[in-house]
Amino acid sequence: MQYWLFKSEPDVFGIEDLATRPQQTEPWDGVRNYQARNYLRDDVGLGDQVFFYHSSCKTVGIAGVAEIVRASYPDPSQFDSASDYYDPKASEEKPRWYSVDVKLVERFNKVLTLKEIKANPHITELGLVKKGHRLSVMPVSQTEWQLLYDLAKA
DNA sequence: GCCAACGTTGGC
DNA sequence: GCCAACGTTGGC
Repeated sequence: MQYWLFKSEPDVFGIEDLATRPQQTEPWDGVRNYQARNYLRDDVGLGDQVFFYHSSCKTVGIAGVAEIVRASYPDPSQFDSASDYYDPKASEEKPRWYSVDVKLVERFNKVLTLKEIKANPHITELGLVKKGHRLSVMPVSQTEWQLLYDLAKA
């Protein structure tokens, strides 16, 4: 089992939206960065735990936890010419982008803010705290997962 | 295959 | 809305 952090803009899709979905489950689509794609396609597995991170909003930080309930499959939005995520270079035979499905596990009472995360001296490997890191899907070590989880619940 | 121009991300 | 830091594109 592995741990991840997924970023989303709550104005587009936030943890509140996940909470109101049927089965509290939603496809994680629209990832259009190759490194993030590789994680989704190759490494994100069924049952993996995910920090749901809110970016580009008033309270930036980790809003809760989700779980992978369906592993890697071709992101349907790449084939949909009406979608913002349409990719004319992708084909059914040769998909370029991948999705997974996530299910809500818990919403934190309070968002663990980026500021708090950065202020913690033990959080050093996480991509978030490294300068210029913009990946929307990133791995989290078990150690840092536990630390962040405890911080969020404190 | 280099690299300048351009586009995007995301915190502030 | 600004802008730094990246990623991608495309001409050569």
